Amino acid sequence: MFIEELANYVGKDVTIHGWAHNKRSSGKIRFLIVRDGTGFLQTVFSEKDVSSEAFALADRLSQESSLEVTGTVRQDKRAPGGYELIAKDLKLIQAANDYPITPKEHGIEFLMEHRHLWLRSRRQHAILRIRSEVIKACRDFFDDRGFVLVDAPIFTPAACEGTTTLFEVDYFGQKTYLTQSGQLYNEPAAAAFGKVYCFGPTFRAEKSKTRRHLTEFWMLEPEVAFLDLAGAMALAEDLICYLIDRVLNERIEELKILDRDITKLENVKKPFPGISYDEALTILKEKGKQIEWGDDFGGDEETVLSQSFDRPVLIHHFPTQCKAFYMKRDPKNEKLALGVDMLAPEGHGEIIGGGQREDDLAALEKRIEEYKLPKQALEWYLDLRRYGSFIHSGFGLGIERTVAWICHVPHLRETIPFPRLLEKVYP
RNA sequence: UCCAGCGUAGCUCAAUGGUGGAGCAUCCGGCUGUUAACCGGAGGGUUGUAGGUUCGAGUCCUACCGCUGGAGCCA
Repeated sequence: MFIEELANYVGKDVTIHGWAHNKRSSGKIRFLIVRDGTGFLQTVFSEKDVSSEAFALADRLSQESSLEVTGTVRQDKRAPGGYELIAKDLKLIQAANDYPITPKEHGIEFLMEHRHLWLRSRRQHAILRIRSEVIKACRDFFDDRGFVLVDAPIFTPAACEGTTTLFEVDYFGQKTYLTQSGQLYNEPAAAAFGKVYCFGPTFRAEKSKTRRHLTEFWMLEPEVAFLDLAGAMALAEDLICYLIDRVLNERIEELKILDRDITKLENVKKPFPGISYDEALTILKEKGKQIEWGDDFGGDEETVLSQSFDRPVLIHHFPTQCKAFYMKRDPKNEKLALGVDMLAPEGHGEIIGGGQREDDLAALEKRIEEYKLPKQALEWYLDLRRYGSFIHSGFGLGIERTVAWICHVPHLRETIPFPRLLEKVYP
């Protein structure tokens, strides 16, 4: 029996297993707030209804002690949540001594050291339930559209994305790296199945010490055969609308706990504004940003751009030097890559990066040379351009950044159960 | 790696270079509907570490360690 089901049991006797969240007492009546992971329940102890042992225990129970409580469910306006339990019996399972996270405020350093316990708090609970819902919605979106889940490996043989820092792993004496992206493996999967996606953790050994970077984060990456850049942008737009719709329908309570301005999410409707890199530069210059053609956007520029629109904005046709070697060039302008980024509004920045892939063997070989990449390690990838090459596009959605935006929490560390940050791998 | 700020009770924070305090948590007591309940009482300190200046350092100086924010970096 879980607290979330209690509305169906008014007038009935139930037993709940959970943890002591808080207590209040007033002489002959005591209130114990019980938490069981599905909700919070006010249990009411009157001296006349319970044994003296249970009555004393209700007063003595320390925060987060595990317990079993039995009683009658009652609807009562005075109870938080509208329902309470008139207790008949209380059993202690294990007494918690000096639980570190008290009902008052704590600093971020202390909370991060106690992340394993911090997960029990209301706010973390709300964020991680939304994360769970977002991931489920991602899976549903693609499954319902006939995509096949084809997972990419975590160990990868070579640095496939140039200068980016990778985590090196000793693989029985051979150097391997933790994956930065399932992208390259998605392409053969798309050739095999037409519409595919992968979803898993990715790793970046960047020494980035900012609120929008994790060294380990989860990425959802669809890849579609015979889809061009415009098609990938439309797919990304549909996906985001679907995710927002799902969270608004299924996780409204959690959004309220987080004090999220719901109207900001309700704005997220098609069509999203789409601007070229050149148009983005114009906006940035109007807002006083000094940026040269060919520069990639930093955190500052992303913030300015994302605050210029009331819904996510798609930015496309980037200078080639901003994008990876496998991005297809614009046939009308060799200096541009057919890439697209989606920036979330309210200053949350990039949540999607993707585009159309280079499908011409000679062009790709030339690019590999220019980027000074190990060609031999990429021969398998080049095979896709030798055996029935095809136009194809895809993108990667960062789960944590998406959850941060939906919840409007400033730092990614709260959007993943156990964040891995620069020099922070405990607990 | 660089820049800035901060390290004081279990936690969050005070304390003009002159006897280190409060709230919460803990323990004891009170209160018959509490809403981060409230009221009374008690215990709790090598002020991050090591040096230095000074009659006197939590406070000023130096180094180191740790944390936080930012920059660079970054599909």
